[in-house]
Amino acid sequence: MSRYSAADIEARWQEAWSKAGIFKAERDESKPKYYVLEMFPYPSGRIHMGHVRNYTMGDVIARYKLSNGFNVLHPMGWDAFGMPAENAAMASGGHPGAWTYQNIAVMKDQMRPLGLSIDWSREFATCDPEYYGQQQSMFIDFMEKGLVYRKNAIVNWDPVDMTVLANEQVIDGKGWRSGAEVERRELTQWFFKISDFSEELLDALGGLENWPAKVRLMQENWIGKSRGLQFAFERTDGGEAIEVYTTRPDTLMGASFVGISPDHPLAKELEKDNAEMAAFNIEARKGGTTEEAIETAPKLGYDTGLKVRHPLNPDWELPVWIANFILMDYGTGAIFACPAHDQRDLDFCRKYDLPVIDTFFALDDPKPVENEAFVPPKTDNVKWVDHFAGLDEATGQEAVDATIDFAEKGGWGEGKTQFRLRDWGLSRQRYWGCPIPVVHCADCGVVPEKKENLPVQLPEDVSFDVPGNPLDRHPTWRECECPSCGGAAQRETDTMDTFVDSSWYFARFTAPRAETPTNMDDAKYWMNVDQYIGGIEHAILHLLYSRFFARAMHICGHLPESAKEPFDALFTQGMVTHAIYQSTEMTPVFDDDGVQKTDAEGALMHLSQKRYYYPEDIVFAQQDGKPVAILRAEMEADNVDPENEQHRQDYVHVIGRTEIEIVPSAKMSKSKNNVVDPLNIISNYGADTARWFVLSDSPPERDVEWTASGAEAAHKHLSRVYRIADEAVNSEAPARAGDEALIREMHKAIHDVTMGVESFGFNAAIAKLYGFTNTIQKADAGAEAKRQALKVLAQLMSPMTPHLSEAIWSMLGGGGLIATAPWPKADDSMLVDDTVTLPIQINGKRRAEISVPKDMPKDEVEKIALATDAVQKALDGGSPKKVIVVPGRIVNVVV
RNA sequence: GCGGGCGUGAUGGAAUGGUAGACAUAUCGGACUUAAAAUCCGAAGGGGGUGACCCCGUGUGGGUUCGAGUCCCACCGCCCGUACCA
Repeated sequence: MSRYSAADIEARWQEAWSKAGIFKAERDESKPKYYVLEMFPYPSGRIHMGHVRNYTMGDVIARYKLSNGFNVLHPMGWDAFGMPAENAAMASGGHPGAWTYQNIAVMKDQMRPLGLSIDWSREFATCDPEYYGQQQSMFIDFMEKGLVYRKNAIVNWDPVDMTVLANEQVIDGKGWRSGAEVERRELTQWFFKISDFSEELLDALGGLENWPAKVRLMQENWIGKSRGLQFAFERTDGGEAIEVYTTRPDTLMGASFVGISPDHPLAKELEKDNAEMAAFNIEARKGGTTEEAIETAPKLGYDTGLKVRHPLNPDWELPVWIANFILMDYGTGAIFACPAHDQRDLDFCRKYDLPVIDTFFALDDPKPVENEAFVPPKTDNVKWVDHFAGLDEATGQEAVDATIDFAEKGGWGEGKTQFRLRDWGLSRQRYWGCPIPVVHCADCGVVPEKKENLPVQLPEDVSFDVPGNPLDRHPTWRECECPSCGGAAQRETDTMDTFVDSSWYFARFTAPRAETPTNMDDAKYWMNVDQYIGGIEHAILHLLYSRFFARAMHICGHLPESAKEPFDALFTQGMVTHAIYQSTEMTPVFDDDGVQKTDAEGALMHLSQKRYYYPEDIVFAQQDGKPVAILRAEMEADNVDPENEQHRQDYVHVIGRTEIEIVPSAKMSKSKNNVVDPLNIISNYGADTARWFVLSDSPPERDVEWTASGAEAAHKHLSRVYRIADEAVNSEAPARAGDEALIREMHKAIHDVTMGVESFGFNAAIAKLYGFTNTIQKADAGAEAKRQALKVLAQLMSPMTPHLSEAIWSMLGGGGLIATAPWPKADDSMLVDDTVTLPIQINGKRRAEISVPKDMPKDEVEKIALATDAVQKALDGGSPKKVIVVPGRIVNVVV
């Protein structure tokens, strides 16, 4: 007899795996390969339960495939460049590199005890010069193939700190440190020509059958292919006509005004001679650059005084307005507004008292437009009548297409396919990133660095005491020789977007030490990633950029044609959340003389501030059937025992001092004190418990709420499995009648769990494993049958709880490692029972059930069903209107 | 604002359009124990009835279907993304 000791078991088997070297991936053309990859972590400092969940899922797949005879590649690395390292350097004076590598060391130590089947020999960090040097080499290849160019683009500019801000650093339109209102400013930046691939990236989505449909749909909408009309409005003053693009040319007769972006060349031209307009444009350019900020900002407009002629009626003049919601990046940066059929246009017209022309759609009950635009619902068949394009009747896209045709025939417009997808701006005005390997020469212009001079390495001696890019103010780093003419020149000081680093790391894992970005033989063998796993938050940018990069790498000879879509299957997992315990404190606000301030109404002023409490500082009681949280320290101060339930219960009613609000299911965040450290769980219960729990409680694509009781329960269950196995080892119970039933259940478990693992139904698979464990425990079966069932149980559990499974396998005399033992196969003939129970419905409501042989013909089933008391009673002597028999499923009698 | 997703007992959740609530947690009852822990057995969506049973029930309101948690439409709430967070 022995007890389940996770610590001993886990140490022992991790060593056994390490000795056997079973996770080291070597190219072996004789075996089928399987490449499983979890999105690599940013080394933020410590791992959290979200990491544990992500890597456990990947590990389940990796171990399952290993058991199925695949040559598995399961690597791990670090997405190591990024802003947090610079922020840490700013806050505490260290170097971003030192901070980053320190975090990597800590996090690796934290990951080791989880027993993941990772090939650590392939590890790298994207901030290793060996990695980013290869990235620079590829950047130069991309330049040669015309996949990179420079143009002006808009950034967030903090006018006080005189620095570029990331979107994250703009809070309510203000700089996060200076508090100054952020402006939009133009800067020359580097771009990848991802837009050249718009059509291809869109079309290829159809082939990604093993991607979630929602991700494909999101990418489709993001790429945003539309067919619309481009045409010009002639200006009455004879100036350059204004080109507009519209996806709704059919609404042209409802046009109210022409709008241009504050960044439109015309707006910039006009503001030179008009101080008022210039002031408006400055106001309109304020705020962050995000689409969200622009779209939700209050709509502002300015009448330029210019007029344009309607293309179909030269006597119809429309005013030209500048409007802050028009994006220069989409279409031509100019639109025409049709308030009758667009809510935003209508709101704008009402605000500025612009004309609104009523609906042109054929409605049963046409009404003048008030304050609600008529946007035809998707399903209704709302039609145009007497449309200007000559249509008697047309709906939706028909009307758009007919209008484009009409415009082209009339020679005043042109049908144009437009993509929403913009080129990928990769320049960052920051230090901790991959330097862009180009040189600015007064004579030769912008020249790529020579490949033999790569990597262009970041200087170590930098300071972060003032805002801005330290590379810009470094005394010597910029100075270099022009690779073309050999004269004195200056390095580019912009670094690359960290999305570049993560757009090809999966390819680098196939040959992490190669002297070139990839090695073709390795890439051909290991690519594609067979299963990619990561958060849904990467559904668009990271995945789209990677798809682009794989194509660009193929063009440059770094990946085979077959790897153009690098991820065969994708799974997007949810977050791990935890409740937040908070109280709100009102602190008085004092003036300089120490007197509490009052507001306009004379009330004393307070500042409300949230305080967050650690879970271990909280105990729970029930009040009105709801859980209430009490501070442990307060109870102790009042000499009440927080561990005694009755005391807790009484304490709520008697005192209740600090009111603690429980916010369930919040994203784990350091600042809110609700981060659960996986190491605590591992030291209390072991890695297998942590792994089992993160998989068991929620479907993997959904968020999972971390609860202490859940972890406790998982540990209890694993102890029970161990105990049952331990008891079976020396049992001499003879064969019994229940043996066959147990073996049948075993085959069902094999089938169900295998299906569960294959389809990422880990929580359902675990529910089956609970059920199978219960079955074994209660089975009236002999020792041999039980041992056979337990060995299969251990195998089925082994992807989730690999250490415990090895221990049980070895106790029960399974040879070798369970990790490499072949996965059990279900015998199909054992999966179906001979008789089935069929529910009988009357008018769709369950009223009875019958038990019949599984292959009984339909008409016989019907006869038996009709003979049941419930049906006879419902028929009341009559005959049924209809009887539906679904074999093996259900019988429904309609009376 | 726009794009995508989710919503089921006290709780996490299960359910190829076919018996809603599997499995688990918390709870309650019982066994074992001097006692507790551990372990084992059992109850349990809500309401009604002595009972066989009956009514209601998957965010809200409609619809399709013999049959809807599942499909369609509208609404409400929450989450993700929105191109410089990673």
